[in-house]
Parts: sequence; C-alpha cells; structure tokens
Amino acid sequence: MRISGLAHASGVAVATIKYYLREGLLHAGVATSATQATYDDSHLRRLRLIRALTGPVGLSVQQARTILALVDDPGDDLYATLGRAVGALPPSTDAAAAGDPDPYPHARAALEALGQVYDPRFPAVAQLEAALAAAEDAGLPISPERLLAYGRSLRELAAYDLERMPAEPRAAVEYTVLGTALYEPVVLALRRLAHQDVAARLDLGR
Amino acid sequence: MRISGLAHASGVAVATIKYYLREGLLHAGVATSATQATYDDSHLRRLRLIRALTGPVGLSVQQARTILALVDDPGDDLYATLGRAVGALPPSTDAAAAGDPDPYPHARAALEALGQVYDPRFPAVAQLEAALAAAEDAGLPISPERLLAYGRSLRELAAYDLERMPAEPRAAVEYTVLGTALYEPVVLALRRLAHQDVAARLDLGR
DNA sequence: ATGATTGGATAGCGATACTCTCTAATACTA
DNA sequence: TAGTATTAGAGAGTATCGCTATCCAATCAT
Repeated sequence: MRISGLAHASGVAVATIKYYLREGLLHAGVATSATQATYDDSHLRRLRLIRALTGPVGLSVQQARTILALVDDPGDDLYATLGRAVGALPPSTDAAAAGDPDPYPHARAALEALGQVYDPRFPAVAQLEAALAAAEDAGLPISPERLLAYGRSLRELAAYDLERMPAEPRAAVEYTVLGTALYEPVVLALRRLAHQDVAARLDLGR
Repeated sequence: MRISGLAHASGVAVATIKYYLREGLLHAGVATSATQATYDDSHLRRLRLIRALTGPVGLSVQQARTILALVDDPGDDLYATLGRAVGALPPSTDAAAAGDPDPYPHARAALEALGQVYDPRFPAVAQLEAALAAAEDAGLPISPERLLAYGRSLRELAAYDLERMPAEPRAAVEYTVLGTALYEPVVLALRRLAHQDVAARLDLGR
C-alpha cells in the first residue's frame, strides 16, 4: 500500500500523513526506491490511534507523541510508566516548588481520607490540587464528603479496569496508558448523561 | 476599584482584562467619565470564574462565553439549559445527519442497558458515541459489561450531585452547569489516582 | 502643571495543526 | 517507449487562538 492508499483507507489526507511522519508519530514505510515506500496494516492502526488521541481525547500532537512513545517503549515498571503517561495528559500542571513540605494539602487530605496512596511526585496529584483550587476559586468548592463520594465511586471503576488488565507486562502498559486516555471521554459523557437522566426525572416530577 | 486594581486583585493582566471585556466574557465597569470606570466584587468573581473555565477546565474563550451566557441568563427549563451547556463543553461533536433513523446505536444500547433516558438530541449522546467509536478505532473497544459498570458508578456520582442541587431554579442551573464543567477535572484526576493506587498495590505484590 | 492612568481600538506575536508547493525520481499506461 | 501520474522529502504558507503591545486622547492625582 502506498501513501495514497493509506490516506484513502484511513481518511487522513496525504499531507497530514506526511506531517505525522515528520513529527515522529507514525513510523516510516518500507522504502522500495528513492521515491516510493509501502505502508501496511500497522500504519493504518497507528493512524487510527493517532486520530483517536488527537481527536476525541483532545491531545495535542506533542502530547500524543509522548503517549505513543510510552506505548512503543514502556519501561517494565507499570507504576512509573503510568505516572509518565498521566503527566503527558492534559490538563498539564506545573510541578510544585521543590522545597515545599506540603505542596498539595487538599489532594493529600482527600487521598488520606480515601485510604489511597499519596505520592506528591505523581502528576495526577497536582492535577487534583489544581482542579480543587479552580472549583474553589470559581465559587463552587468541593466538600470533603463529596470528594469521598466521588473517590469511592471512581475507585470501583478503577478496580474494574485493573481486574481486566492483561497479564503480559507490555500489553498491561498499553492497556493502562491507552485506557486512561481513551476511556476518559467515555467517563465524562456517561457522567453528563447520568446528570441528564436525573435532571429529566426531576423535571417530570414538577 | 479601577482596572489596574482589578488586575492586581485577580492576578490577570490589564490587557487580558480588556480582552475579556471586548470578547464579552466580562461585563463592563461603571463608567465614571470618558476614560474611567470602576469595577467591583462582581467583576473579581467573574474573572476568577473565567480563569477557572479557560484554565483547568480547558475551555476556549468561545466556549467559556457560551457557558457564561447560560449562567447569566438560563431559561427556566433545567433540562434544556443543561443540554445547551453540555453541548458547549468539549469535546464538541457534530450533530448527526437529520434523516438518520438510528444515529447513535452504541450510545442508545448503552443507555437502554442502564435504564437511562435516551435522547438523541442531547449532545452528550453524540459525545458518547464518538468516544466509543474512538476507543474501538484505536483497538481498545469498550465492552457492554464495562459500559454497564461505568454507568452504574457514574450514576451514583450524578445522584450525589443532584441531591445537593439548590432548590431555587436559577441557582440550580448555575450549580448544574458549572458543576458539570468544574468538577470534571476532579473526576478525571481521581480516576487516574485510583488507577495509580491499584497499580501500586499490584506492583507491591510482585 | 505635569506625569500617570484609563478606555478604546488596532496591530502584532508565538504556538499549533495542518496544508500547499516544489523538485527530482520513479512508476504505471497506452 | 512516450507521456502522465505519483511519490518522498522538505520548506513555506495559512488560519485560528489567546493573549500582548502600542497608540491616542481624555482625565485623574498631586
């Protein structure tokens, strides 16, 4: 399959494919001459993954490159790889100052209340702190009770996800990294729909 | 308070405040002369809300304007307003073709399995369909069982949210619209942290 | 009186994600 | 085998976004 065939099969413009090649998101085809190369199913699959990440997941090309690099070449430490993947996912937050003894007090309190690991090096901790601060700044602070309720429900989800994790380490990393990124839009949509459902029932009761 | 005071109190640059004024995100101050106006707490609060929406929530100025307009002037129909708000939130998806008899089959099946309202006009339905399609395209399809598990956990969350909804309709709209937007990053961060927690325990067990 | 500040308008900037153009080499097509 | 189409590769161009900077005349603070 040549580049135009790949473009046709994937629905991505030739120029865009060349752009992804240049940006290192897509591996080069097998060169058959100075001006030709052939592409196969692996390119098609990769292209679909790229479009999923840059489209519905909403990653920039830069962020997608980071995630894809982790999928291509994960370490053997699932915990560390997951941390790096989450760090590449939006919303990106700056790390706290090095000297701060307690940089993420709200997040720490929430995780302790939930009985979960608190590791200030983990990007999601900074993300949680930023999100809590934003809600508070906007005048809708999140109570500890609510955090507890959220945390418990979401822990159920996470447990479900991890139970289904493949046994093989490489597959496990891919599953975890991509599952984090790809399933988030699903989670958000379902939450919105649950709100809609409850709201509809309330309206009916008026 | 003049514009420089507002800039100082909010931490937003004067030029940026002017930009928000121009873009209609922030209401004008009370003009005291041709070249002066005073701003008050309502401007400060609004500015904080704008920064929360354009920052951690990740909205564009355009999307924030839509959300803010709904908060300022909601209809009295909570359901409809919530729908419009969700439609303004990313990821934005195009509506299906008008003539399609069953435009969102996966989403419909999921919602029916969950016993929830299915309304194809609701933007979150299209978002769910797009998210499911993206996961599938990327090679990590979401099974009906998983959707059911997700849906149930998230419905708990939504029920918790709606129980705490203010009784007064105007406040209810603000709570629902802003709660949808502002709490999403919290939900995502907590999910990521729950994954981290479970992964950490698995690693320990190795 | 004088220097700083303001509202209002316009222009510029840096990043992002493509998209277009070009060239020379090569590959199908009649 | 002549002619047309396609390709790789690289660079430049484009549109949008979210500011940011500059300018002006009016006005304020001292």
